[in-house]
Amino acid sequence: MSVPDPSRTGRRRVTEARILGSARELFAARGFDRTTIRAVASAAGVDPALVMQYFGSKRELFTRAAQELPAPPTATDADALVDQLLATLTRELGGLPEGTLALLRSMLTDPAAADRVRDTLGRQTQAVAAALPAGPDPELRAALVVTALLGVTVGHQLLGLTPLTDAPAGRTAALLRPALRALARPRA
Amino acid sequence: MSVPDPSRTGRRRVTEARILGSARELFAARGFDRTTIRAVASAAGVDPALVMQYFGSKRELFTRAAQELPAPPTATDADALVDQLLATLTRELGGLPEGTLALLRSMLTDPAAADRVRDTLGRQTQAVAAALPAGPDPELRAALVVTALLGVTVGHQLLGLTPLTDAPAGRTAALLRPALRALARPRA
DNA sequence: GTCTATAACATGATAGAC
DNA sequence: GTCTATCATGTTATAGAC
Repeated sequence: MSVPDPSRTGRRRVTEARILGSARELFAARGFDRTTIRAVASAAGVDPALVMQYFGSKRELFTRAAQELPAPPTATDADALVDQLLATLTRELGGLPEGTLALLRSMLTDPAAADRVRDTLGRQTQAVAAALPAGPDPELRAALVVTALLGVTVGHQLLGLTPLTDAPAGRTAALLRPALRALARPRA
Repeated sequence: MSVPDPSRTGRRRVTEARILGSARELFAARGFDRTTIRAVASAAGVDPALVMQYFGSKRELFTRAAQELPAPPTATDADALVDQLLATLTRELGGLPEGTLALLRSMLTDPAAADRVRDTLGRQTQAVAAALPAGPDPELRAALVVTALLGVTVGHQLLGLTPLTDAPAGRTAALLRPALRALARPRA
């Protein structure tokens, strides 16, 4: 009794992971508000009360289901930075983790999600600004780089704009390269 | 009795406009799901039943409160196009109509809002593509222009990223100009 | 440990009094 | 025409049976 049963713990972990997976899917598809505990439980094939038992609250479930955006770039010169950003974008356009989609999906309507996204974008902006060659308004230029890429990602992954979804990710990245370079190294 | 009283019709129109204004504010701030008929009525200083009386349903109220994004550009050459897009952006960063904010705020979580935004962005993309100088993938390049600007607008107006909100709109537009030019006229 | 039953509440919408 | 009262529904969360 006092010794925990490994197989039971294992089962619990498996069930918890399955619930988390269903939660990620639904949060990614419908956002925080329109996703119900009932729907998550049903998708995971468990009782709604079990979801509460494991995660305590819908908010807690969302917090654990949501995943941050990719880590900020680490490059130190402009060209490497642009390459790194485009490599990240290419990966993102190939498919973002559902936990990340969940966070992005809710960022405009859920303040908690907005805070997390703001945080991550702020960090990304700082990292980009640090790698930018000398020039005016490094932080603003970095923020423009980050938000422009965010717009492309949102248009592709969340709005499903056909010109973007139809194009191969590599082509998109190639077309963006000179634009990002222009932001990274303004001639003034 | 059979003759409508002008002053009453006028009062009704005034009240309706006040309700619509409150609805725009709340939809813009919280999105469709988190805005309640009760909250709209309270903000407008009327009874919730009156809102239903005038607009029939919450969905109908939202439909009438939401306003499309600015009209697509009409320029026919690349430089004029970029100037026009940046002028529009500058105006947007100065402050978007609340009905438009309402639409954008809900575009990731409300399918009806998503449809309207997709529609408008699609039209914008077509218009930009038509004005683009000859080159490969005009539609894709146009979509990248449109989504990049959308990202900047969202980052500024809805997420409130400080590097963007702190910068004068003209500075932002100036930094974006070479980037948009690079998208408009790829060297390949 | 798991699930049934239900509490406690908020919402959109409606019916009917005044 | 306006508002009170209420309905029907759906939500998170909890208590307790098995």
